[in-house]
Amino acid sequence: MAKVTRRERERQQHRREVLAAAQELFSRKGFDRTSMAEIAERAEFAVGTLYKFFKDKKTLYRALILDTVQEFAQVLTTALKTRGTEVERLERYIETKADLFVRHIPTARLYFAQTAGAKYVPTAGLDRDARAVCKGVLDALEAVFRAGIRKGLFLKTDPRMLVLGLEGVGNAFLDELIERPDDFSAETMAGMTKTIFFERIRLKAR
Amino acid sequence: MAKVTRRERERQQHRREVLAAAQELFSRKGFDRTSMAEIAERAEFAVGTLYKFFKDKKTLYRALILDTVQEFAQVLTTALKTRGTEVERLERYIETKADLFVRHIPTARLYFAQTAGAKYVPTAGLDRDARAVCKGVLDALEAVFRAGIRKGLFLKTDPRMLVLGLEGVGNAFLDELIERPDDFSAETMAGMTKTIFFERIRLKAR
Amino acid sequence: MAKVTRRERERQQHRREVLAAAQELFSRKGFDRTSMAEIAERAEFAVGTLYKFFKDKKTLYRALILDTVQEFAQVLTTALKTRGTEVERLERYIETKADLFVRHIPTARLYFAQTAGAKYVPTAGLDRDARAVCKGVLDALEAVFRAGIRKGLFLKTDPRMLVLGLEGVGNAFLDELIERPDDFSAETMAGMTKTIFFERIRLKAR
Amino acid sequence: MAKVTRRERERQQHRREVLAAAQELFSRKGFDRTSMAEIAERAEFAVGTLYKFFKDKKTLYRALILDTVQEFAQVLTTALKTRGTEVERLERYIETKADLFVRHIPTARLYFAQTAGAKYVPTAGLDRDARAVCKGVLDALEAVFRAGIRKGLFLKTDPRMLVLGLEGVGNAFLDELIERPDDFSAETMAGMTKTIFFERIRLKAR
DNA sequence: CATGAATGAGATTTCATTCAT
DNA sequence: CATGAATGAAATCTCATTCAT
Repeated sequence: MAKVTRRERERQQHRREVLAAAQELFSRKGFDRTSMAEIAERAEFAVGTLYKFFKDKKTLYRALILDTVQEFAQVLTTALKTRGTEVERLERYIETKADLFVRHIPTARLYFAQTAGAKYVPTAGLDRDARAVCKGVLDALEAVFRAGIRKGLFLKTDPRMLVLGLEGVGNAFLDELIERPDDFSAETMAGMTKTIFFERIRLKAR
Repeated sequence: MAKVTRRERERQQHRREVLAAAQELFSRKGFDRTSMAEIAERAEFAVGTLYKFFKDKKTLYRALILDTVQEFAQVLTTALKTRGTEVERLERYIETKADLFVRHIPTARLYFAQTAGAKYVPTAGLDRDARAVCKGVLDALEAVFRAGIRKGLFLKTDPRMLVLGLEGVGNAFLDELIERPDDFSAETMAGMTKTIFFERIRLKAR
Repeated sequence: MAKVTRRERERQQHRREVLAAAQELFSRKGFDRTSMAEIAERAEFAVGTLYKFFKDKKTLYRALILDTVQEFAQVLTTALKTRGTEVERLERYIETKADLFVRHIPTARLYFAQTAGAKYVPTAGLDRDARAVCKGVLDALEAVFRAGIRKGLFLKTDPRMLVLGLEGVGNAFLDELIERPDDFSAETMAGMTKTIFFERIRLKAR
Repeated sequence: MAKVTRRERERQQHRREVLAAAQELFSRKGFDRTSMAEIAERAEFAVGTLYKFFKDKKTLYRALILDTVQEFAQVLTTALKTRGTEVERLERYIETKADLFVRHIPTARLYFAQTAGAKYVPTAGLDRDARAVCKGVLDALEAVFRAGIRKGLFLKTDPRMLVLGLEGVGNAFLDELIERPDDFSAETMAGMTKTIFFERIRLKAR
């Protein structure tokens, strides 16, 4: 049934090799400071070959980002769909994300370039589709919050704000985790996120 | 008494005009996608003139970032030094920062580029000094948390983590504020930050 | 057997074409007054192409000089190794050099730029290796003089001084030969060098 | 009688200061690698001021070369006019030149740039008048040789060739003297020139 | 007159992209 | 298909020269 020829399989394999080379370089040096020649060299292909797979540099970058983001989004959305209370589901999300990031640091950097960093340091609209995928995750998060609020588990607040808050805290810790992977464990950072976000910092409310 | 000649005053004025043009462009398009020619055109000077003020593009960028960051750092550090309990001082910091960002959006973008974005999209270590200034603010924050913990106001946690958490939440809201300045007010965002960070989200721990 | 592909052969041919264009221009106008654009145009390549062969202008210049100097040095050293008395070997050297220069004027100019001119009009130490090669020839000359002195053929003088003297006389005539190639023959100039250097000018010492 | 005002005297003094600064820089780095700004700074004038004295960079360079060459030519021509046989007059010339060069090394470098080096490394026809002055010295030398030949003192050869030969030997030693002023004395080098040029190198002609 | 800020043409270098083999 | 040599537009930076003060 599978009518993928060997040719086609090889081609896809080569495409992945190019993307892997690109990921390493883009995540380390950014879009503008990475040249097609470098990517070609690291992937052990000729420059011309890159253009067989991707029409231009932007397209290659976009494809890479999309791959990265989809892969992460898939895992994160799944985590949010697990059984349990809304609190448990969010905790699962936090843990999964920490684990995912620490295990795929270059990918995580690129993911961040689209979610956190890209807002301030313009990767010049190289994203569009990737943004949509990210938004999917945020929408799923929002839905969980909305449900939690309805059940009286969470503060009655605009759930979009809760999403922003959770992502803010969480990403701050994940960033630290990525930059200094030897100083912290994924568990520690996930724990911190839960503490800050779910528990009160100020000891006495009264 | 004034030992600055008119010549010198004009020179400084022109330097500021160049920095203003650069700020607009760098904050919008980033370092690599902004050309010296563009800056010159916007500042209404010839390219060569930029090089009278700044020895090269990097130096111009660094000077701009340092200016930006110092200005913000000065205001934020002052806010942290006001009278009151540690909670009140942090609230003052949050409010001041929101107000500052919404009133100086391009500057805020550049400030972010140093604190958040620079980690993922490398502007190739064009910063150094600016980083030190930013760290100064974070250290001041840390000191407030440390004092609050000692007085039993805050959770007994690594104060650096509390700094990370507060900045994470706060910047997430500020980013939204900057990107959609018409949808939210500085007060709203400061309020959200306080809610998320200081109050419990989860209504019932039990 | 031929392990060089046609691709590679062509590449080397093109590299040589670039060097030829550069030689003409550098020898006529010097390093600073020759632009990469001019070289490219004369070689009938795009500017970018030059940078595939040579990483920058200095490198191109150095490669050219080294080629030039090695080629000449090889011929001159060979001439010094011929059979015969020291006087005969020096005469062979003088004749060979005159012949070589008159037949390769642009090359000769560049050779001179390294031996004579470079000292006064600094091409900013773009040489190093080339200097070493030149020194090789001078050392060989020195050895011949040293042998001649030992055999009682020459004046008992510091042989380095004899080298300086011979080169001084010889190059003065060769320079004239190069500048006005139609006024003199290589033989005349070689003859003059031998006369001045080997025979007494002043008829009567007493 | 002297109707030169203080103004005019000052002006001339300033002009000389500019030329002195230029000499140091041009002799060390050459025409192209010396900027007007550098000259201005070293002379402690503003760039604009340089243009009051000299219409452009070329003119400044030419004036400097002309000054230099005239100064040297004057001394050398005088040496050639002393009493004595032709041999003695040439010896006087050789000694004077060596002494002059070792005492004014930067000036000597510039003089060479016009006489020796300029032939190979083009200072792009920045000379004209200077060449004429140099030619004056060479003509005077030629006249001495011509007289010597007539009197039977010298070999019956084209006197222009003798000039070339003498200058060739002499300059070779002077160059060495300039480059390594601590290794040799003016007397040594003048002595070597006389030996090589006037005495036979090859001990036995017969 | 002297000043030095401003100019802008021109030089070097990089790099995404094309295309003949 | 893959290759990699060739292209040329664009970016950075320099510097001789001008001119308002």
